[in-house]
Amino acid sequence: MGKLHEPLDCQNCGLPAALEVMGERWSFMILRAAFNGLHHFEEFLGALGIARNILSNRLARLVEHGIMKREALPDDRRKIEYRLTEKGLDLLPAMLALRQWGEKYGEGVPSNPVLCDVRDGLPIGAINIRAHDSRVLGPKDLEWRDRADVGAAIHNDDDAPVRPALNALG
Amino acid sequence: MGKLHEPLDCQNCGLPAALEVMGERWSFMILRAAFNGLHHFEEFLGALGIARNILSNRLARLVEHGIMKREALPDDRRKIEYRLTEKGLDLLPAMLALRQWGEKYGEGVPSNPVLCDVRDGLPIGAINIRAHDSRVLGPKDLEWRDRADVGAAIHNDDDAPVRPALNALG
DNA sequence: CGGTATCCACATGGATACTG
DNA sequence: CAGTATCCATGTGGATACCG
Repeated sequence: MGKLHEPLDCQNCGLPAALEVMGERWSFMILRAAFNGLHHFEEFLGALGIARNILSNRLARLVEHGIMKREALPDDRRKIEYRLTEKGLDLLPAMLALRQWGEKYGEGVPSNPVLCDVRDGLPIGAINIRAHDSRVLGPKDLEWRDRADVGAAIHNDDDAPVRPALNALG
Repeated sequence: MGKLHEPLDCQNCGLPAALEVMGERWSFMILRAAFNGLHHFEEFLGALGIARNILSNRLARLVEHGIMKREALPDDRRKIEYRLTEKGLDLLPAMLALRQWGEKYGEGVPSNPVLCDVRDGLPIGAINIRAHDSRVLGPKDLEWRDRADVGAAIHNDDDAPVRPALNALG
């Protein structure tokens, strides 16, 4: 299995770490298919229209990173099932956020199927940024703060040294 | 500008549409840098350690897709500013969800800076999947349903987000 | 069924030099 | 400062053939 690229700098952000694994379009597509209930090599092959070698490579990669697990079925050893691990399932919010964005700006692509709440059968809401108390936050409600200052703020909330070093959201 | 690949099938899902634009690691990294307040070519160049031609290509791509806009500064025509459009800002939830996932599983990468609520200076909460009434939903609370079966239900959200809501998304 | 093994075209991406 | 223009090594990805 070939190396994809030089590792990104993962020093001070989790995004590069995530992209080390998912930073490639087929990985996302395979994940999406898995979320929709596909489990077998040939199912992915047919559904995605991906080349065999690439699919093989990406599945191995996902398994290697603990996002999917490989299991031989008891009745037929040749039949292999790929299933999402908990680590893989944890990617669902990110996938949905991307999907919703794509749907919003992709000129009316009506995504199907739709993810729903089993309790009432209604579609899930938009993936939003929220405060610790669940208030929905928009760009104007947000600022970047140094981790050190945030720690101080947690210990002493009423007069925290607000020093927004970087602010792109204004 | 070279073509990246054959277009994905965007028929019934917004994810491929999103990946058509963002499905490549450098695009995400550039966006992240933009969210952190970088605006100029050389800033991106230095911060990301990307090759000039690739950066040029990706910036053009992002501008082309309306995610960033290019503006010459009035005082010096040679100075160019890249700024996120609203379409670009709307990618923030997806970026943060990916970042949080990376941080959770990336072996203790303490992301910095931290995105905070301006109102109390505290870090934002985890990006979650929620029902239309804001209840947090886990994997067991979710099911895929055909769009046709869901279509009938138009509900009155008591906790409707302030921002333009994406509704009925899977 | 679930892969490997090849071959080939082309895109990515780094480095460097050059330009307005 | 913000690119463009090359060159070049490697990775991506499709197609096909083959294997246990």
